[in-house]
Amino acid sequence: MSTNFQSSVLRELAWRDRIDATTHTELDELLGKESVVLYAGFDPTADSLHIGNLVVMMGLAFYQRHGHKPLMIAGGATGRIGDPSGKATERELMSVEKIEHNIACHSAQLRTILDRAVHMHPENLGDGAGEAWDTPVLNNYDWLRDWTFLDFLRDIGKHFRVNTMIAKDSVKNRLTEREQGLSFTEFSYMLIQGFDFYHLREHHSCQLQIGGSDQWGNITAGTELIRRKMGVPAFGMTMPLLLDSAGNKFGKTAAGAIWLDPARTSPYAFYQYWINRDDADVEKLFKTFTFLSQDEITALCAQIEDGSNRGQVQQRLAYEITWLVHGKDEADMAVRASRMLFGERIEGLDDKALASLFAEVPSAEVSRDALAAGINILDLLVDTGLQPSKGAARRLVQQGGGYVNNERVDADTTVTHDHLASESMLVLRAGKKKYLVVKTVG
RNA sequence: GGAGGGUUGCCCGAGUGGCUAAAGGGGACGGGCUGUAAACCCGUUGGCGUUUGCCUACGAUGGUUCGAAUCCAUCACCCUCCA
Repeated sequence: MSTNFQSSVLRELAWRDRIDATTHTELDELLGKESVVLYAGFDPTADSLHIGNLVVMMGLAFYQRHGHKPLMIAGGATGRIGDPSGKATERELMSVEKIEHNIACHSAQLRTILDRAVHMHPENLGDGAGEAWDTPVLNNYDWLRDWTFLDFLRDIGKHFRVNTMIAKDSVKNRLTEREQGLSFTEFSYMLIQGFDFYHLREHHSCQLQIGGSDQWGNITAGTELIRRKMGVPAFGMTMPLLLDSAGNKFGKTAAGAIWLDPARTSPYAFYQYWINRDDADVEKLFKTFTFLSQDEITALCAQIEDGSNRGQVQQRLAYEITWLVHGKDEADMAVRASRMLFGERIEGLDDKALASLFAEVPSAEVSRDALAAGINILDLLVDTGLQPSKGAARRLVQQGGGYVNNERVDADTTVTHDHLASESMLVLRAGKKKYLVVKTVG
């Protein structure tokens, strides 16, 4: 694949390593001379998108920052079937209500994030940017629901060759796995997705579909259908799926996926996820998820190389992405909470500030009277559930892992009202990262 | 149906009568170094009290013994070989 693209968007995506494959070389020419409508689809499998989806959203964002016009499809119809691509087993079918709910949630997320994306780092916007474009989110159920099975077979199905379909990786892999097989429903998935593209080509002048590299088969199904039925070109581009340096999929932790919905993954947890990325992955993440320029990214990564960064690079990464997904205010809050949660002495706060900074942290209650009388630190650690037994609590404190308001304490410490960090709360910490907010009540 | 081997703490695994709350390794946890990274170093790792102490624990139950993870019996489960 040539990297000497004439269109500014492909040049940018190329240096960011965001291009896995494109269907036709004429795409570059087209993107270079006009503003192109493009789309990507999102599966409504959950009521929130996660950072795996963010990879594709970034693709749309880069296009828009170069003056192209993204559409998004929330797969109300396709979600009912389930994409077999990259899936080892057949997906469970979801109820209509659940899908509708998920689409509504996705739609809001997609629009806010894409809107932020075009306003961040205006100095790095590409050619032709600036024209207002309020990204529509469409539901493919709207144009698929009225088809009858017979009409669909006659008008759409006849353009698909089974030989070709079987040859696609997403299908082939499942067919060779005799254990799993592939239902006809799933097999038909690419017809539906192909038809979506055709519909968008016809009604929205959409000429390009982008997606993860596992979407290649589905995307080409669409470009071929358009060619056959309309006799006009249509293009596809896939983006490499993100793997970390250990070869795992990005965005999964022991605790589960990293979601874009703050109710599922709080902005603080989201921010922390990025802070904790391995050095080896940082460059790739900057290229994929931020709008910083090539020079800025090179300079930041050079700091990791020469060790002069003092830990600032991951913080910058985390800040940029949190800003994009949750907004600047939430990103600033995450930075402040992180300072408090990583060592800075906790004092002089009011209840409200403390509660919001430690929103992530579990809490326990202690009676006002008991605190007035004084509670031994070991008992407090056990009573609040931060330590499982008194022996463990003693061990912890003796080893220097017990903290009140981020001040190390010894085993003789009696906790009283003097330890309150705000009107009614104080913060216990066990080891480096385990925090607990103690609230006084009664 | 016959012969033999096994079952130990979160996991693996040593231990064949007292010095065994049980070697060693992994994991986990705490500390140090550092950048909230990786690597590395030190420490901790049944419960309760902590200065010596008490309780509970080596598949289950019962027994021998001053004393058992270690010996005996029965039961349960696992493995190997022969039919």
